[in-house]
Amino acid sequence: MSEFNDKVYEIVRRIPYGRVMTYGQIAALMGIPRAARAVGWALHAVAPEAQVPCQRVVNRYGGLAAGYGWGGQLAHRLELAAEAVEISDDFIVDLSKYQWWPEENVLPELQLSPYKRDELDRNLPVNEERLSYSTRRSKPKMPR
DNA sequence: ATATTGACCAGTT
DNA sequence: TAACTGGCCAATA
Repeated sequence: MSEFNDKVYEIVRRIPYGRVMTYGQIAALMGIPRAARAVGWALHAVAPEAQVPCQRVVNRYGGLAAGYGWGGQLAHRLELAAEAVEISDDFIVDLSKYQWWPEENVLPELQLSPYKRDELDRNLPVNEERLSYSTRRSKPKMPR
């Protein structure tokens, strides 16, 4: 049980019913903008009893996880569809419709000040500008 | 004790 | 457009 994983779970538990966040978005919130992959791994390793709504996390295109639990994309789709989220035939959800961003006032509450910031390179400042960038930017089409 | 591997991502070639 | 690169971190080997 690492501090990193626990923080990921804490954030994911905040995602409301029927909404989604991306791996990269969560990493950015934690102050480690490039740790999206590690976020994915944390969810991969989540214990079933941990009560973490993993189905509410998708990739930057809105795509569902191929390696989701034991059931893969199909399982992911079922769990998300159960929350009335629309999913296309190619396992994509519309981020412009369903992506969620926490209110700013929860950030201090979650103690989301940059994690291990001093160990990171300083060229990648973590600030509101960068965070909003990740939601504002239009995503490219999911590659085949 | 070290090396490799992913539910990823953005920038560069 | 597509392929490659480096970065993250915990779990495997």
